[in-house]
Parts: sequence; C-alpha cells; structure tokens
Amino acid sequence: MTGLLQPVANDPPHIVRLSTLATLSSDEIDLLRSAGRTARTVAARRELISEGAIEAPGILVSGWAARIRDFRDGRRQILQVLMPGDLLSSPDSVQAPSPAACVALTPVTLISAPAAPSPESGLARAYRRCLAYEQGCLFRHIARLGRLDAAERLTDLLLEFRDRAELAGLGGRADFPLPITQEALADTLGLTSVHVNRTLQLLRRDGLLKWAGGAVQLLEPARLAASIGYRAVTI
Amino acid sequence: MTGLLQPVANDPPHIVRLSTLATLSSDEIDLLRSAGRTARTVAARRELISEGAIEAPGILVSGWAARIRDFRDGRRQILQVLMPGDLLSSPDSVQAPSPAACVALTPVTLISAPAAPSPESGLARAYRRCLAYEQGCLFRHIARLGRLDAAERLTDLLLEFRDRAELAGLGGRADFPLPITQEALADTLGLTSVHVNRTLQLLRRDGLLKWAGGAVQLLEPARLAASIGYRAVTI
DNA sequence: CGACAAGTTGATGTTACTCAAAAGTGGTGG
DNA sequence: CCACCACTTTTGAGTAACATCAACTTGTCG
Repeated sequence: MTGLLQPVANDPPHIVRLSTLATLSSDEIDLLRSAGRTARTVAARRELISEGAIEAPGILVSGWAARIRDFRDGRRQILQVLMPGDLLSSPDSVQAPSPAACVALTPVTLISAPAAPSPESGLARAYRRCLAYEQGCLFRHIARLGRLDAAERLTDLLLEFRDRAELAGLGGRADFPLPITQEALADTLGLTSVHVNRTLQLLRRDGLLKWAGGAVQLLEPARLAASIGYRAVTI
Repeated sequence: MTGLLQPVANDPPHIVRLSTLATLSSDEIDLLRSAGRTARTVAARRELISEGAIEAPGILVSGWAARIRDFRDGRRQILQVLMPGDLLSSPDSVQAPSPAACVALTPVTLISAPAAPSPESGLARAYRRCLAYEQGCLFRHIARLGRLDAAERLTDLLLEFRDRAELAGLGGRADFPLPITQEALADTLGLTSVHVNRTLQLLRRDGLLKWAGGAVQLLEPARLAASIGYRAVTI
C-alpha cells in the first residue's frame, strides 16, 4: 500500500514529529517503524555520544538527553536539551566529529535514523526541517541566556518544551512531561540549582505552574507567553 | 585547466575559507570568483535579511554582520557574528524562513553562493563543513553565555574571532580585524557596554591585548587560551 | 567647526552566587 | 517492612558580579 497518511496520535513521538514536519509516504513510515525494532538503550548519566566521536544518525524515541559542555572546574552547561522524537544527528548531514558530548538525563532509547530514499522525498524534507527547527531553538537558547533574567529564562524554556512536546504528540497544550532535575534545568539556564528552585517557587506561588510526577502543567500559558513576548519557533 | 589547488593567501576570504575546509577544483574556484563579480553592498545598521524572510544562499565577502534578536523593551542579543568568508545561508540547506534578522555591523558586501556541482563535489563538502563549524560556534556561544564570567566571555570570544579570521586568511596568529563597537560586543556577550569597557581595560592593563584602528592584537594568546581552557572548534 | 557616535568614569542598586545545612524522596538489601 | 543510602529539593545568611544612571571625554566625519 502506498499513499499519504496523517500523523496518528498513538504513533511513537518521532513518527508524529517527522510526519508533522513533512508529509511522509506510508513506505517511509514503515521505514521508521522498522528502524524502531532495533533500539539501543542507555542508562541515565551515561554518554550517548562522546565529544569528538563520529555520530551515527539517530533518533531519540524515549527519555531525555542533553548535549553538554563540561568545564575543568566543575561548571557545566547544557547546550541543547533533547526529548523524544528529536534527531540526534541527521543522515544527511556531514559525518563530522560531534562538537559536544551527549549524555542521558533519564534512561533513554535510541534508534538509528533511516536514510531518506531520495533528497526530494518527504523524509529528507522532514530531516531538513528538523535541522532548521533545531537551529531556531539554538538561537532562542542564546537570546535566553544572554538577555533574560531567571524568571524569564525559565518561562521561555518551559514554553519551548511545551511546543516541542506537542510537536511530537506528547502532552497537551498546557502540560507536558519534564522528567529532569532542577539541577539539569539550572545547567540549561546558566543558573545555580538554588536559584532555579527559588524561581520555580515564585512561579508556583503566582499560580502560573504546577510540577509534579515528572510533568509540568502551565496554568496560564497565554499570560506566561505574553509576559515575555514568547513566539513559537517558526518552521 | 582542471586540477586541485592550494588556497592562495591573496584570494578573497571566502575562497580561502572554503578551500581550507575542503579541496576545491579550479572549476569550483572559478565558480566562486565569478560569483564575486555580482556583489551586493549594504550600509552599516541596515538589514541584510529580515526575520521570516526566505534567505537566498549568500556569502559575506567584506564587512561584519550579525544575526540578532531584538526584544520589545530595547534589549538586544547578537546570536551569531558573521565576518568575511562566512556563509549567510548554504545553497544546500532548506529555503526556510530566516529564524532571525541579520544586520550589517559595518558596511558589507555580499555575493550569492554558487550551487555546488554535485553533492559529492568539493564545494558541497566545503559548504557542509561550514555548517558544522558554524554549529560548533553556536554551541561555544551558548557555553560562553551560560557559564563564563565577563572576562572569560571576552577572552573566549576574541580567541574564536582570531581562529575564524585565520581560517579565512585574515590577520595572523595573534592579531585580527575587529571593526565593531564595544556595544556590539556587549550585545554578543550578554553584558552592558559599560561592563565590556571595564573588562577590556582589565585585559589591557594586564598586558593581554591591544585594540586600535579596528584591529586587535593578542599579546599573550597562549596564556589567554590556557586561562579559560580554550580549545578551537574542531571541524 | 559643529554634531553625533563611541568610549570612559563614578556612584549606587540588584540579581544571582556561594556556602552550609536541613528536609524530603526513592531505591536497595537485610 | 524497615533501615540505610544517595540524590534531590528546600531554606537561610552573607557576598560578588554585573546592571543602572548620569555625566564627561574623545574621536570622527561632514
């Protein structure tokens, strides 16, 4: 059977995400499904990719991970947070040494990303749009770290997570999984975990969010978005 | 005449840069040279690309530019600094709406980036390596903003500029052009221009750098690099 | 020479860091 | 089932880095 399909809600996150970014043929979806049968699992805190290693094209299908930069004195910066459905490295891009190590923030499962049938295929387009989206997120991350204060950084990051979770069919319009520690959040936001904790308490006290059982619920997403002039990453 | 050439010091920066990143045939170099004959110039402070516009593949051949994010209240963050030889957008990548506006920091000249003859050609490889290098710089920028203090940020950025200038055949091992204002530097580093000014004075007082006539000279590049554990972006 | 942009200086305020310790949470094995 | 351990979250008090505001100087270009 050949033809075009709409993304299905019960599909795994990477299939929802890729088929939202470009229309995939059912052959391509089958390709992704069969790739899902040979998954690799990695325990929390373990490296998925070490710095300088050649990355095999991969997709994160469950758990969260992060590209990180460690400094000699113990400081650590999370460069990019990866959630289910995210590409670890596209089959199209250069097989270059990874510019940064990638570690699992939770237990993680990975599959290898199937090569696209052709550069004009839907899958190839989906991969390219993933990369563009990713770059948009990196730019947003830079603006966040450079010019927002703690509460604004946290708000901005949570809104980004919400959008990305929704893109992969995870969580709803105001709630989404967030299975990482406050310390990981601090390393993402360029803050200390103490300060992240205090900032979270402010937002909770103001009735803006709840965070329990590894999931966040934004109580007034529109007000949050308006308060920082949040706009979704365009793709 | 066909064959492989070494980069020539007197070549324009984009040719030096691309032919350092991958070996180009003389046909490909001719392609780049003829692209150089139809240059576009943009005055300082003008936009090269506005946010959301579709970017035409381009190369910066002279002057400096920056991708920026402007906030409603006047805050501004420079997301990426572009210097001569840098790709504005690769012919290979998606023709997606630009995630951020790009403005000229000095008067600028642009050429359009010629499409690579084939995906396996040297030029296509050079473009891909440009993108990988660029991503490495973005990661470095994030770590800088998230975890370094003012003096470290400045040092790290100047060392990156030195490396990138050298890659494009501009400047030497310790000195390079820096034709931008302290305010642009502040918007890059997530600091105020007042604080950048004071931090520069510290470095000057310690005999670490000179900055005059739009060019910086690092007096002890090795000591600077060691002080922050600087490692060049790997490509 | 005048005007405007860029760089410099000083005084003061605030955000976020540091250090330290207590309280809560979850998993493991006896 | 409980005791223990490691990890995470929370709280408090003092501090440092950077921002803010405002003025003044220098440089540049028409």
